[in-house]
Amino acid sequence: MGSSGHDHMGSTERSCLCLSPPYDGDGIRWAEETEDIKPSHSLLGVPDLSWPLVCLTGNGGLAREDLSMAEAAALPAQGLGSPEPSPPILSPAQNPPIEVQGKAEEYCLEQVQSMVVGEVLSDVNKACKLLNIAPDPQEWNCMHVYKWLLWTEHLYRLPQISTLFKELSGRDLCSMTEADFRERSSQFGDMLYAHLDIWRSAAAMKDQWPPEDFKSANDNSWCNCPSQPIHLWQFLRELLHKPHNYSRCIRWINKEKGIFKIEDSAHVARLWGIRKNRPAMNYDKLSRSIRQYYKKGIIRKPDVSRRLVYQFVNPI
DNA sequence: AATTAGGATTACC
DNA sequence: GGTAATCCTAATT
Repeated sequence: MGSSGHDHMGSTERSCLCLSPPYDGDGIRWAEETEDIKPSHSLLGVPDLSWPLVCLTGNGGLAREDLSMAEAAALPAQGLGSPEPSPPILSPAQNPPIEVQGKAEEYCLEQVQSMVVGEVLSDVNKACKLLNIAPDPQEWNCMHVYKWLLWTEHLYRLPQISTLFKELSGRDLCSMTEADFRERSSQFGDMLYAHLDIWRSAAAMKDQWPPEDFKSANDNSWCNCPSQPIHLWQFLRELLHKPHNYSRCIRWINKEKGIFKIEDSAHVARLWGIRKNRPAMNYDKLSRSIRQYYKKGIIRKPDVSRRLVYQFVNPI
């Protein structure tokens, strides 16, 4: 029948939702760093630790936005108080076609969050080694707290704030409210509190980071660009490795055997379309691609075939 | 209705 | 030439 005009949606020129390479070079800077923050001292005779996130904007004005940004990014995986963290997830609901843009942004946001969290954790880690203190503030004694305060002073180029928090253990520090902090330093208490918050979040997340898919070979999750074009099976693995974000649309049935179920086919297809910059992607087409894997021995239907359930032939 | 299966064609690296 | 994207028909759930 009339299959004349293949929709061709100008596909040669695909826009790239790319954040460009992660960090080295010039990645993302939320806080526009002024010239150069060269430690004048001392406590840490170490050349340059870069704290790209938690930097101040110049002129002594504290970039509170930056803090809350880092904080927000550090929190979702394991908020402080929240026992059941509800992920900032895409609603598994319907799929209005024009929504793709927004989904792309959300998807991007998730990538950015991962990156930010990774960066924050890495920075906290460096500082721990540098100061020889535990990552978890709860474990600090007074000397540790003091070191941390000096470090934070240095970091944010604060005036002698450490004197205002003398003789406190880590436990004391953690039991203090933001108001308590402000009481000690009306000017910087809130940001110190926020910074401590980041550390606590980082400590809480430490054991579950990095997720397996973070540094693995197939990971080009920082960038939607088809640098090395990602394969569908890799993409599915990627989603499966982030249950926190995607278990509502795809999840393991039996991880050991590599059996997984697509819970929301439209949603997964949309994500795939976003990744590949194919706005017209749908489950019909995605599943066709999965079926191509049958012959190649990458994915198959499990022994007892069920709707929307597939199995990696080589589970890892 | 949605999913499954697989052939055919086209597009893109 | 390999991997998807697209399109399609037919069967199954």
